[in-house]
Parts: sequence; structure tokens; C-alpha cells
Amino acid sequence: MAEARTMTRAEEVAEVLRDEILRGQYRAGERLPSERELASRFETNRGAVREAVKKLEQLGIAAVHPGGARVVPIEEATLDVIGPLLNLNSLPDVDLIDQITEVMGAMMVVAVRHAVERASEDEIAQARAIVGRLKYPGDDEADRIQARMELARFFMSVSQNLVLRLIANSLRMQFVGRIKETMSPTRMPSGYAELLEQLDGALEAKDPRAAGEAMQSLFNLTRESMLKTLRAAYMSAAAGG
Amino acid sequence: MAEARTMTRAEEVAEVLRDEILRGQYRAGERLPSERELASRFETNRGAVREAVKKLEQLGIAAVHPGGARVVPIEEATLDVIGPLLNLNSLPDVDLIDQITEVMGAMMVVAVRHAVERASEDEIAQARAIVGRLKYPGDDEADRIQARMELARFFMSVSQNLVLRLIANSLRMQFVGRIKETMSPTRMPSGYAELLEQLDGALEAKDPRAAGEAMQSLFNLTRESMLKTLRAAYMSAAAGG
DNA sequence: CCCTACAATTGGTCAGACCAACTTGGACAG
DNA sequence: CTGTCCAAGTTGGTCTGACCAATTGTAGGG
Repeated sequence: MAEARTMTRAEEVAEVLRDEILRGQYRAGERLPSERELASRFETNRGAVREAVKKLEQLGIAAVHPGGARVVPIEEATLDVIGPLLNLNSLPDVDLIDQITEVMGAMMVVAVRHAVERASEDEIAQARAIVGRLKYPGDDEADRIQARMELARFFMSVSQNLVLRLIANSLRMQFVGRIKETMSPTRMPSGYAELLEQLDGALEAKDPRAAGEAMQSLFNLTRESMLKTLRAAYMSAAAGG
Repeated sequence: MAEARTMTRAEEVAEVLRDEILRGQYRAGERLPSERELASRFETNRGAVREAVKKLEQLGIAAVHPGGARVVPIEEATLDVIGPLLNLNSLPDVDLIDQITEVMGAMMVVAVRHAVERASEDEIAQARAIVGRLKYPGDDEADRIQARMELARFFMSVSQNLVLRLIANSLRMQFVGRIKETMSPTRMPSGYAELLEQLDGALEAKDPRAAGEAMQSLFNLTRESMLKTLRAAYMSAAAGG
């Protein structure tokens, strides 16, 4: 599912315009060229341009009114701009990744607390099984990443909080793919194993608070190691280029 | 700004289809009627229908492919479905509101912690001024609601976390307007004043953790009182109808 | 029963047109 | 010179009708 089907003409136009806006080539409040102008610039018809501009509007970075479309400041955009923002440059913005991770951490803490509160025996067992795969990773590194994702999704779904799931969806979809390539050599940070042990214990004891705290610490650790890796990547890129 | 301009034909169609999907009139995975069929049903042209369907796709509740559009399960939707979900019935869903409040609370805690960490003297003073308006409310009840919103937005903007702001934007935009009408007789719950005092103290001492905890407690309190009010509204609605 | 080939349907694109609402610029009154 | 108001031009919203490529559903052949 979700295979990268060939892009539609409207999507191509939307992408170009979107990146131009995100790069700040238009000031906030400034008028976008008219649909007719854009159609001639992209050598396509107005219908396609219209769809593209609608897309920008639903991204929250453009406001279309009869009389003209205007650029909206990014702070008023939708969560969906995060992905494009990450992909704007060859290396994603460190601060932005840090912010994403922090928010994801906070959400996971809430999810875990809820999940532990309402989980059945069986679900607890499932969660612990995944934690086990993290504690004693096989020879496959990819399996650990996979297990981490699974754990997150599992807690999210058991937590029964739709809002949480939707936010996590958006962030994951935009974030995870992008970060995997940058973070390919993920090492297990020191202290990680102990925290997994804590989480496992909290699950066994069905202690929501303890589970939440363990999860928080896990995320903090992941966050730090991620930043370190990213900064290193930046350094080498700067040295290389 | 953002005045309710007359709805576009495409928007009308999108609204109807969106609500039909959210009400579960199509099973997940089921095919949507073709654009041509919809055009004839809504007595409009294919272009308008096309825009509408695109809108559904960007809401994350429909997936458009050559060959046909299909309905997507709501768990895979975008945050933007929250608003429509709330407005689906005359009274918003209590569980959903609870979930939203909980998530907003978690985000505000993160925001406050960050904000206190990086706030300048001047910004701290501004925040405390708003807290003061909450502590000693004037005769105007609306002013208190206003102050609460201001405080939230202030912390969000000072926190410098774009992700946080974007999520808060979405939730606020979809949630606040809806909830105000339901919650018009907001009373100050007992214990609220003390927590405000705590928050003020934490701001003065520039203690991020303490500020976060105070904010968490404030939200928990608000959440409870909101649920109580809502449940009461439901009871009276059930009795009346 | 499976698989291939064909035909119908679907979304994607395109061109050209009209309308209502908006923006703009200039004429006019003060 | 300043401010107001109106008219012309521009813009988005809607509509029609058409063609293409891809996917679907189906009937026929293995």
C-alpha cells in the first residue's frame, strides 16, 4: 500500500510552489501569481494549477480568496508541512527534528499511561513480547527499528485515544521515513537496556505512571543519540562540501 | 480575518461526502461513487466534485487512485477530521473531547517547560500578567476565557517549538469554537486559584518543572469540570428530547 | 480452475468560456 | 493636494465537453 505512484501534474506543481513558499521566496501576506499566470509558467492548464493551489491552501500555507491567493505565515500552517520542511534541504533541520522527537515523546508518555491502564492481560503480554525483542536484539539491526515502531504503534492503538493516534500518524508518516536514512547506523545508547528493563517491569506490574516515566526516559535517550548522530552528519557534510 | 465567506460548490459537496464517510455510511475500503456519478447526484460539474474528493483525500479519509477512490479507516486520517467529528452531532462526543483536552494538556506542559526555560525577563512578566488576570478575574466572564486562551498561545509561541504550535493550531481551531458554546457557564473549579498561585510562583522562580506540573494540574482540573458540564448537558438533552 | 485478452469504466488532463467578486487606477469633488 | 467614488480590468468559481492512460470487470480460452 501507499506505493509511490507517478505524480500527478497538479501534485508536481503543488510541490514546486510549496517548496518555494517554505523557502521563503514569497513574504507572508504577499499575493501568489494568478492561476492563469501559474498555468502558463508550468505549461499546464488552469484546472491542474487550481488543484495545486487548493493543496497549498489545505496545507495551511496559502489562503485562496476571490481576487487572489495569499501566502500565510508558517506558524498558522497544518501539521502536514513538517514533512516538506524536513525534506527542504539534503539534511533535515536539527532543531526541527529535536522538536518532533520531543513532541512524539510527550505523546508516547500519555499513550503508554493510557494503554497500561486499559490493557488486557493479553495486550500486556504482547507489549512485553515486543519489549523483549528490543532487549535482546537478534543479529538483525532492522528488526530492532521495526520493534521500536511496533511498540509505539501498539501503545498508540491500545491507548484508545484517537487524537493521539492521528497526531502520531502525521508525525510518523512524515518523519520516520526521512529519519531512517539519516540515522542508519543506530546504536543502542548506554542505559537503554536498563530503561527497557524498567519499562518491562512497569508493564508487568501494570503501573501506568512508572511505564510513562520509563518511556519518557527512553525517548530522552533516543533523542540525544539522534541529535548526536545528526550533528556528526552535518559536520562531515560541511567538511566534505 | 477568516470570516465565513460563502461556501464554494466544491466545499459543499466535500462537506456532505465527508460527513457521510465519518458517519460510517461507507465501509472502510469501499469504493466511493465515481466522479461522474457524484457530479450528477450533486447536480454540478466534474471539476467541482474533483476538488471535493481531493479535499477528502487530504483529510485522509479517502484515497484516490486511477480506477476509483476508496474510503480510508478513520485511524489513518489527518488531525483535521477532529473538527468535523465534533460537529457531527448536535452535542459533541464526550470521549473525544476528553481525549482532545488530555492531549492539549500534555502539549501545554511541554510548551510551558520550554517557555520558562527560554523566556526573557520581559516575557516572564507578560505571562505573569496574564496569570494575574486569571487569578483576579474582573466582572467579565468572557475576559477569563480570553485570558486562558492568551496564556496558552503565549506559552506556545515562546516555547519556540513549531511542531507544538502547529498541533495546537489545529486543535484550537477545531475545538475551541465548538466547546465555547457548550461550555458557556464556565465556573472556576475549586482549587483553581491555588494552582494559579503555584504557576505564578514557578514563573517568578523560573522553574520549568514546577511550572509544567502546575499547568498539568490546571488542565486536569479544567478537564474534569468540562466533562461534568458536558455530561450534565447530555442529561438535560436526553430528558428534554 | 486459472489465466489471458478484451471492453467498459475510472481518474487525469486539457481547452475554452462565462460570471460574480475583487482589485486597481483614475476621475472627480472637497 | 487629499480623499472618495466609480468603472474597467483581473481574479477565482463554475461549467461544458472532450481525449488519454490506467485500472477494473468480464468473458473466453487454456
